[in-house]
Amino acid sequence: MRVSTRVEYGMLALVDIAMYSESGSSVSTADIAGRENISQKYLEQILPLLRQAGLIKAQKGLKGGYYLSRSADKFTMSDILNALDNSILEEMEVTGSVNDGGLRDTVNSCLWGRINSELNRYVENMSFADFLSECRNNTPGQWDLYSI
Amino acid sequence: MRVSTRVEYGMLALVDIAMYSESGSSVSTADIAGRENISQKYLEQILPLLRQAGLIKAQKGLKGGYYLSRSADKFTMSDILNALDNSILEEMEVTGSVNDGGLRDTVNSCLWGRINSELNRYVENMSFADFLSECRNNTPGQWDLYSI
DNA sequence: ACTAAACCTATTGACATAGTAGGTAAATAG
DNA sequence: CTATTTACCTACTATGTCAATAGGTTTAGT
Repeated sequence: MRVSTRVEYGMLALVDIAMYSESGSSVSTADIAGRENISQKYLEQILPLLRQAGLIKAQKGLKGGYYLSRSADKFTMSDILNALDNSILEEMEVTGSVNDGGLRDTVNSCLWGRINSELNRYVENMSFADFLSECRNNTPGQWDLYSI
Repeated sequence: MRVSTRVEYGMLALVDIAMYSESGSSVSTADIAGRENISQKYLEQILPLLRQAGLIKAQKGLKGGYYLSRSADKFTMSDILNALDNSILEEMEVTGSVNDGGLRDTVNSCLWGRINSELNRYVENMSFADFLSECRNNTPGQWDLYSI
């Protein structure tokens, strides 16, 4: 399954922010770009998507940066993905003859509709905090310094 | 979730072939294009993908067309999707620093790897026959004429 | 021989992606 | 007050994929 770098980097940056922002502090795009080896300029286009969705907040100026706008158990993976790509979780738009009750509608709802439902159920039921825990469990040792 | 028309039409055409090819007969691209309201020329590019994957066979010349190369319970939805789009079921390719054990690898495997695994499990465990049955169950009445 | 079918290749317009680049606004340190 | 550092905004570009359209070739049946 192909995922755009915009979504990949956005998710990665959010995890980075969660890990490296102590209480009260923030994380700059330069920090993230350096740690995760991403173009800083590109990140500067991606992070506003998460801010506009209300998931992170920004602090301008010296010592500024980004931090989570609320605790990680207060939003879901679905929230994040929707912020980064408004089509990734959307139901397939029906091309051509819409809802004529023909084969096309049947196939689309039975296959793509079903897959889409399962995917949505999965990401809606997983909070960002759940995800961070799972990451931590899968790579023990790496996360020991951080409280998440 | 966005799905290309190539995959959508290919799947639809295969269902059409399964429904409308009686034993021994075949279904032409003109038939499918007319019934499903798809460009015939475009279909002519898509169906060879299914043929090359061994799912259908083609008969050239007058009264020619396509038919299933084996019964619908002998191949899976995964086979079909792979034939139509070799990246749709593939694991995300890691961009940039590969497998460095950093955050990127962890996030990718915990989220995209997981989603990809679930998707693959779903389509590998569903035979084409299973899918046809499900379509039939979801739209009773429409399929009564056909033996599938 | 004629016709109808699959098959093959090239071309095109539209769109999204993955950045790069340059400048603006705001906040802080000195 | 000024300089610096940060987020923010907009424009541009190169690349690739999609979704066809088009035209010609091969094969097989009548």
